[in-house]
Amino acid sequence: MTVARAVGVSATTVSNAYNRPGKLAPALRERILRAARELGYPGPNPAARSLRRGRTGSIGVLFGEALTYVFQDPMAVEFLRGLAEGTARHNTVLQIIAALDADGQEGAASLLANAIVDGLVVWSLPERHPLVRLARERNVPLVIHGSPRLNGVPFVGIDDRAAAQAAAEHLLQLGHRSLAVISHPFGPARHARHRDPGKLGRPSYRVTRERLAGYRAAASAINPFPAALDTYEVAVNNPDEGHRAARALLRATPRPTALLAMSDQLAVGALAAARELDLRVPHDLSVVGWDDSAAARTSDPPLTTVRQSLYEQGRTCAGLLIAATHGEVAAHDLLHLAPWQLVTRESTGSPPPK
Amino acid sequence: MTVARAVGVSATTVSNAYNRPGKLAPALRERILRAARELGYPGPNPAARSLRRGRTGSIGVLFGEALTYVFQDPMAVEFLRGLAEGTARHNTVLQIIAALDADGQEGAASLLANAIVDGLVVWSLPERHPLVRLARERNVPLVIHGSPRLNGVPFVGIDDRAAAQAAAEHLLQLGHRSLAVISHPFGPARHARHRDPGKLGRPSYRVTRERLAGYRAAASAINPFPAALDTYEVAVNNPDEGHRAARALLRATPRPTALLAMSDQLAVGALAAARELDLRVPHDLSVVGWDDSAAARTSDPPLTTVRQSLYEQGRTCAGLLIAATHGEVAAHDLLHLAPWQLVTRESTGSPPPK
DNA sequence: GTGAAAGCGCTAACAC
DNA sequence: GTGTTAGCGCTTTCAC
Repeated sequence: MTVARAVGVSATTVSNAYNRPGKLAPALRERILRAARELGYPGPNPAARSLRRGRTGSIGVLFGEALTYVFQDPMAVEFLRGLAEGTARHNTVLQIIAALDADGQEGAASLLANAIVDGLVVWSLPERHPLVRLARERNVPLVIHGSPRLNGVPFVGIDDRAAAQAAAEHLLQLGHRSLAVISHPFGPARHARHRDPGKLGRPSYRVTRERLAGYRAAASAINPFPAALDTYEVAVNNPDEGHRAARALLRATPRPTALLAMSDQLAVGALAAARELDLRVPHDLSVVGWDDSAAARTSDPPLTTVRQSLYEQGRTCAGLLIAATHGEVAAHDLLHLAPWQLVTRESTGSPPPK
Repeated sequence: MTVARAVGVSATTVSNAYNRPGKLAPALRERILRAARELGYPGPNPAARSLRRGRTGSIGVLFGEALTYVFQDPMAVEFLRGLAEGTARHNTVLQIIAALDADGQEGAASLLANAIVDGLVVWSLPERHPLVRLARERNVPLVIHGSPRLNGVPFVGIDDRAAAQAAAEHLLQLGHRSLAVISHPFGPARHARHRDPGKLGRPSYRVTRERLAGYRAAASAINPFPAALDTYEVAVNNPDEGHRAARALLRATPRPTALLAMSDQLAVGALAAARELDLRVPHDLSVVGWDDSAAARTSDPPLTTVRQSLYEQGRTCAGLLIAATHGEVAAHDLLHLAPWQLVTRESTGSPPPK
């Protein structure tokens, strides 16, 4: 170490100057730091330090899709905000790791294998997505948000099925008997389409699956039994897609009297479609959103929606993961179900008289 | 290396199995990889590899404020989106490094010093902010977005002064003679306040400073000279703050006939304030935004605004920085001024007759 | 196609 | 308080 030589001390002492100020005469420390500055020494090399210490002071968050999508989804951004807040609070840096493209393979494997992290947060991945295996093979602590649920791996999310059921029941209790669903993508392929209600198929995203199951559970508890839920699967979570979905669903006869959207973004698009079709909300059509984002409060009319805080869930993930990297994992951390709540506003009401 | 021993080869061969598949009999490679899997060997340790190679395959983006603010600012998110897209395209991971709190010191120093990165993108920092010094001391390539402008360090941004001047000139040409400004924070302290136009003070953020200068330049070229620009400095870049700012500014007598906001977010808030005060836009009041975000197109009325693409600027930063980490810096990369354009929509018009 | 040797830069034990 | 020694795990010559 050239700095050490310049001052005439050992490398240990230089190291101490940076890491254990107490173990050093203040004057000497000052002398070392000054010499370092003069020699252009930028301080201990982080990679070397990490190697030696076996700790990097950073965690990663893994996405199975291109970051372009991630940053365009307000809820993903909320989650990131919570994650970032949580990591910062623990003096940890956040790394963002993602598949380059939507199919979730390309490049992500090597990015993931090379990422210098103490642990990983996994953002909703399909059950047998290759990245799940790769993440586990990294042999670092994991926390999973939303999907999949893995044995022994801490999980953070909400009870999507119960929440979906509550949303649908709200509509059924208002008297609706013809509901349709604007659904998130079923899998990473992201292909917008009107799903044949007869053979819906099984979404590979657990969250989407659970929500559909919840909607269905509510419907099937009713007598007379409402028709199968007409479902439109969007490709992207934004108002435009919600608009398109609502237009498609509202073409059916009999026209659905209520729309269950899996996000406020989609619900806002549905409101726009209703306006376009001269349907008054909630008089002619009820719309339920999901998340209780800012949009739910400012839309016209304000949305009935399932409230959850992705921000809090992000913080929770960060806290859990960082604890795990310190070897602190309690059994009760394995399943963290965050609270949710059905918030009723003016976008839902009784169905129009027949 | 235990894997090497298990297969009966040298560490070199194992390394080759991972890094140079060609230099190896395929059968042997298979045998090695299988053994690795069985032994639970997670592949080459990234920290060790980075140390050895002198490359980490990751860059950092540095913020001078808490990430909670960053992720709540749509334009910062757009920038991140571009940055993420750009890094992913170059097989690089993005790290997010930030001061824990608004004063930009706490914790950020050690986070920054420890971050394992090949380079840093700096997001608008005041001229003599401590993080600027710390970033330079890291001795890795830097790219700066927005502020400050540093000798020999690549800079990405737009000509804020010219754009601001164009925005103000647009209003002046329409006949407005009483303009007021809803300004971004002057410095990292983030304290909302109505600034005394007589002694505005000098914003430490270059971008804010340049825009104010541009507004003023336009005003002072006019005869008769309009009054000093009444200015409200917001604490946070969101519609609520814009609303508050507009209310404060519109209390003045004579009431300004046009508002120059430094973001669409703020402008949208101003529109809400106008509605509240029963001022029709643009009949009674003109409003100009900045950025041409989605909000500018969907607001009522749609906003006249200064269009720029933070997404593109983010991509540019990523590309420039990654090139720099490969030692490729061309002189013409030192100053990258991105395009901007004044987009006129329905939020601006002639001032009301006296 | 494979191996031996060296060293990336650092810090934790331990001795003085 | 300070120094010596060892080794974190890897990859890269270079020789065979």
